[in-house]
Amino acid sequence: MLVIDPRSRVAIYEQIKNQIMELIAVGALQPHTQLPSIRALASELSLNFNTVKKAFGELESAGVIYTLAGRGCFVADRALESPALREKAAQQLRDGVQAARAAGLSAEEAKRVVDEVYQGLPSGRAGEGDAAE
Amino acid sequence: MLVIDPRSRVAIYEQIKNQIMELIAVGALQPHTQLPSIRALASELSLNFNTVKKAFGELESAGVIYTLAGRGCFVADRALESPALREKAAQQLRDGVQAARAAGLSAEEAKRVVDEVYQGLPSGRAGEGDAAE
Amino acid sequence: MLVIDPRSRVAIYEQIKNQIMELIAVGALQPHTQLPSIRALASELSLNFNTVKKAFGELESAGVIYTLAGRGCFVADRALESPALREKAAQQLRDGVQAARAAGLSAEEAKRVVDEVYQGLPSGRAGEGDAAE
Amino acid sequence: MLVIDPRSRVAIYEQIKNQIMELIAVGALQPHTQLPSIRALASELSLNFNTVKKAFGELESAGVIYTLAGRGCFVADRALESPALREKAAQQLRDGVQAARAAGLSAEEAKRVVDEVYQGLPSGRAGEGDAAE
DNA sequence: GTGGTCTAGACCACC
DNA sequence: GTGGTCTAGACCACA
Repeated sequence: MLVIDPRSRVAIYEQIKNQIMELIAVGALQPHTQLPSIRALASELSLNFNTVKKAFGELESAGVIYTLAGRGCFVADRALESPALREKAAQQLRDGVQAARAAGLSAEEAKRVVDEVYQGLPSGRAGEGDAAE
Repeated sequence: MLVIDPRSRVAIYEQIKNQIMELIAVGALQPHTQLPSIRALASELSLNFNTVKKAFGELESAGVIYTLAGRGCFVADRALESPALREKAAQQLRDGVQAARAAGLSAEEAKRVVDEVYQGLPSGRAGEGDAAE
Repeated sequence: MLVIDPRSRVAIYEQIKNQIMELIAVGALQPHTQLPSIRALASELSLNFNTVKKAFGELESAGVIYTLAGRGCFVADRALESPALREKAAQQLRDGVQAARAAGLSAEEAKRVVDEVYQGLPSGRAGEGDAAE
Repeated sequence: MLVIDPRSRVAIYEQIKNQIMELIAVGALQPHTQLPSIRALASELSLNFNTVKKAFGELESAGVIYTLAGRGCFVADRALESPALREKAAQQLRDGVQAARAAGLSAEEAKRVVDEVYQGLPSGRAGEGDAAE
């Protein structure tokens, strides 16, 4: 279901958060759909329960998913409408654009990257950043 | 000379690196220009010496600047032409675009952000992200 | 008869307990009145049998209701007079007031909330708390 | 600095959150005051690092505190002004009042409890709830 | 020194 | 079965 890169600079729980939000954004996960159980996902991805739990916990406090005690986690109704959520993502975008600009990339090159990402697979990985420093 | 935001989630030494590279990218710092000394910069920005030292160290190993022992640091000749440098920045851009897409922003909105950043001041801060984890 | 909110952070069996006690407190359920059967209630509320069973079990051991084997459950005589019961509720009240105070609400605001709840419908839900952890 | 009750039904990390918010609410912790380090607090309270970390993490995402990488955690500027924060606390208050009403307490008794709590010590414990069930 | 992440494994409550 | 909490201990990045 998800693809995580343990070597990425992006924390694993962030990768999970991002990819689930992305699946919701592209419509692959509809509101009230039940998500895989934390334990099942942890086992499938060879991760610890707590790592997945942290991702789900943050998704819940962001209002993206909701929990039914003893039953599981489900996609929320208006999962991605939180302005805080969008503003946070926009800020990360700005950070990325700043970095690109600092490295001498032109605005056109940056926009080409935007297109590439948006035309990528819906389940494309959120963070493959490998330090090349 | 530089503006750093201690509350940003972007590490301070990264902010320094980014802003110096940006000044080079826009031509404000020409090749062979001498940079302020680490101590001077640390004092001016109220930062720890080691923080600035780390930023300069990474700029040097990336080939962006060079050091003349006992004389100081200078902008390198073809400072931003390293492919590794550009690829690293491009990766960070991709991460940012992925996050934006995950949060439901459209490609058009993302490109608008690109334009906003590129039209901003050359010394614009690299990250004003308020912790909203 | 009862209204339960599966999304509340208050456990479902607690919601059942609270609402039955509330119906008793306001006189809607008189002593020796027969309660609906566990199976009927579970089916009506689309809940698991065990969930309702747990609520009734705790009400019985708290002395609020009594069971006649093979006949059903009935409201006890002095259903809500147990000091343990009242002390437990008072403690939950204190916890709630503490939380309100911690969040900066004034005593006047807290009392206004008290009035609002007591003027609400007798069958008002016990917890509509949306998970916002 | 804080008093936690490991036997309370209220999670330890919630007790930490509540008490820190309370200290802020009563003015004992002013904006930009540095909080004790996570490790120091954990050691002082004989708790695990992760337990305290979780409390601080949630306080940060609620905007109550902010973190300076490598330096520590500080009280935020407008720490308790978040409407979400207040609404969450109000909801917990409502839950408590509902429970009190369900147990047959009168509105006057409930208000007396409110007064008792607000007149308590500023550092009063947020949750001493011991199941008396 | 600080905070941040991850693993491993335990125990609890709820459905 | 589900999620929720806590402990213990490791490793990393940053200042």
